[in-house]
Amino acid sequence: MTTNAPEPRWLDPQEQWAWRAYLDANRLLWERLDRDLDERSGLSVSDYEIFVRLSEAPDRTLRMSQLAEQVVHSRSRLTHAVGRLERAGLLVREDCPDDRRGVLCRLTDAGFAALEAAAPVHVTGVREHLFDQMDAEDVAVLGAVMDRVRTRLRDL
Amino acid sequence: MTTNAPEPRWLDPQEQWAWRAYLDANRLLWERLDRDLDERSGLSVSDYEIFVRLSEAPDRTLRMSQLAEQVVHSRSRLTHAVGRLERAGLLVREDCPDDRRGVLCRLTDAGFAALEAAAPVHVTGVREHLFDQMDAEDVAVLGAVMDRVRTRLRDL
DNA sequence: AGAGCAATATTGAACCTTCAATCATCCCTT
DNA sequence: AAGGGATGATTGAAGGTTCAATATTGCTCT
Repeated sequence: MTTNAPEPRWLDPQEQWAWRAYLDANRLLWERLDRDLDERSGLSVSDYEIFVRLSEAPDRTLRMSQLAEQVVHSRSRLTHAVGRLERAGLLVREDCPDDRRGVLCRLTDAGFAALEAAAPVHVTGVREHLFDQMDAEDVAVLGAVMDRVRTRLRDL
Repeated sequence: MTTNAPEPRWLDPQEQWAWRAYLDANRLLWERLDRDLDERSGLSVSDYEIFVRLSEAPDRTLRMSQLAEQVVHSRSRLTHAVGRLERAGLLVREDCPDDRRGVLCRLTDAGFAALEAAAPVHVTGVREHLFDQMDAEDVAVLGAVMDRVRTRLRDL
């Protein structure tokens, strides 16, 4: 009888190095973007992403479930986040006409203004800290890899 | 007189696509790894990383500040996390002989056993969900980019 | 030596996320 | 049309993270 738990294929040194760089860069980048945006505009990056999706939707309105899907949040998390933003007057919730279970979420003018104020800060940060460190080829590779990972995990 | 706030260089469509893929893949990947590891070994990925660093250190011991640096956590966050793990008996804190301000953190045998149990689960997940989606060239590019981003943000 | 400043680590409160439970509505099947 | 399961959204509690304040010790300069 041999061991029951088969050894996994461990990461080779190159993979380990890449994985740690990825983890570290992630945390540092997110922390930096979040802090900067919050300081200069009072929004978190998570809030910002919610606003972006709403602002792109027809009538600046989306159902909670669609919004949750787009920003990759759990429903519960989105409910809490939207509750806070609604209290701040940046969006409103309305009954969904087609489906009585549904709730529509609409960006208010104040919310749109907040987004417009935040956008330059955020984009400048993303460019400076991430895209300025890459050439076009890097961007293509990163995008392709992440798109593959995302798609696969989504339909798992 | 012209506008005071200069327009930032916005992201072009390729960059925007890459950025969103990156954000989404990040969240999905982290969520998946965290949930799987927690279910099968009771550890979060954050805990796991702490254990990895301690296990690699001489005498399985590091100072809090060094550990915080290595896992890219704030000191406060690490204090709370280590407090929980100490209560669980997976590590212990000791006075630092050289520097009375310092605190040494040492992985216990129970902690090392927990790490050994968790490692195959974690590595399998990372491989399956991330590295199996990349070829060697992708790994090199991702590693190089993230290393650059990390280094730059660290000494900012 | 001692004053003043920097670094180490912790604390508690506020805040956010996660998780399981709940309620209402819709859809499918018979 | 009624039962039963799936879907949409929310709730509250538990747990984790962040932030500002604090205490302690070390370092430097005169």
